[in-house]
Amino acid sequence: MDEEQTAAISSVLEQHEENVKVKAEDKKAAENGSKGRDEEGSHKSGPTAVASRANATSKATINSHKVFSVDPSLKVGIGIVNDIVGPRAGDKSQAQHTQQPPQHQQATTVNESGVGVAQCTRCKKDYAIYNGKVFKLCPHCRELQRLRSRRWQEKTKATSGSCRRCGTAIPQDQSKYVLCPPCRLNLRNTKAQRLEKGKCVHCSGENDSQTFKVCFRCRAKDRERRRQLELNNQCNRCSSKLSNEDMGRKVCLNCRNRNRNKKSSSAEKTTIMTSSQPGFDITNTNTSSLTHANTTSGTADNKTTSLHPQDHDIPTKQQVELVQQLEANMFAQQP
DNA sequence: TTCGTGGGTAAACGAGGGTT
DNA sequence: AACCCTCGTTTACCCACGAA
Repeated sequence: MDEEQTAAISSVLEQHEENVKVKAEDKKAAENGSKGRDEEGSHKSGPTAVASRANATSKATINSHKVFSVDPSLKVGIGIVNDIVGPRAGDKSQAQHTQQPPQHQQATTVNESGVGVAQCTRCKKDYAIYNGKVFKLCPHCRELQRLRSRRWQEKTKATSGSCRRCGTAIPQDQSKYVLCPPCRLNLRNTKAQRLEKGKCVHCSGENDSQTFKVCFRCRAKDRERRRQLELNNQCNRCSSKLSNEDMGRKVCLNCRNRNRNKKSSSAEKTTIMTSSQPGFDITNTNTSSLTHANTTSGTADNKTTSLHPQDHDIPTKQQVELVQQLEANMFAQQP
């Protein structure tokens, strides 16, 4: 840290301390006013408490929601998914989002040049901000958190057949994915929601384009990625090394052939698709009615958030049947 | 063949609540 | 107080597809 930064930090530190004082006073006032959610949840019977102890004794008492089977080694007791039958038990996320104090209420002071001080929400210590990016945790706590996340994710990864996000068992017929169908669906929905909000479906930032769903920056990045592949003599599709016969081309023989095969079989595919029954193959099925945990579109109009054109044609009653069918077919894995 | 797009994945962030 | 476990969410990147 150079002297300039030190000076800048010390100047904002004073301001920051004032902010902390004000915040503390506000908090006091709020506590006096109403004893809010802390008291509400103090008996630890809320959904959060249920989830955190899911692997303990109370696992049977999770309402009447569908419970996924979860690999015991992961000790993830609950895999209830909002998209199918309601909110995930212990789904804190929605609460988090509604209860989280807005960013500006955090005891944070940052000047125009992006230098400042903030208070770590975990260890409560003040930490320096250098580049304007404000985190809730100090670097130390973030590092610890990162390591924990890594451990957790590696553990999930090591457990074959379990979803890498939620730990629930992945149905046999979905074994080519590392995420369970609801989690994948959830991600699709996230993107659909971004689209709805006029945001870039890739980075969720502001979409500066009226024409495209992806912002200029993301498109430029993708262009650059392909350009780099070309410069490295790699196929700009599969990124494999271009052979001598492929020299001068951007796409390898394999990918070119695949393209040809696709075209020749496309007609056949269309017939299969139209004759297939909905509900049995989740990859080709309307699953937009099944939004994953904490997916706000679960309550919103799913038709508007769906990215799949065929999703629009399935009526509500059929959606309900679909859900039941999926539940029965895909997730009934309890021994 | 190009390039926008949909969708999958890894890594990181953040929070609640438990344990040491 | 410090650290850990767990899990939902966000961000960034990559790959494959398909329209033009």
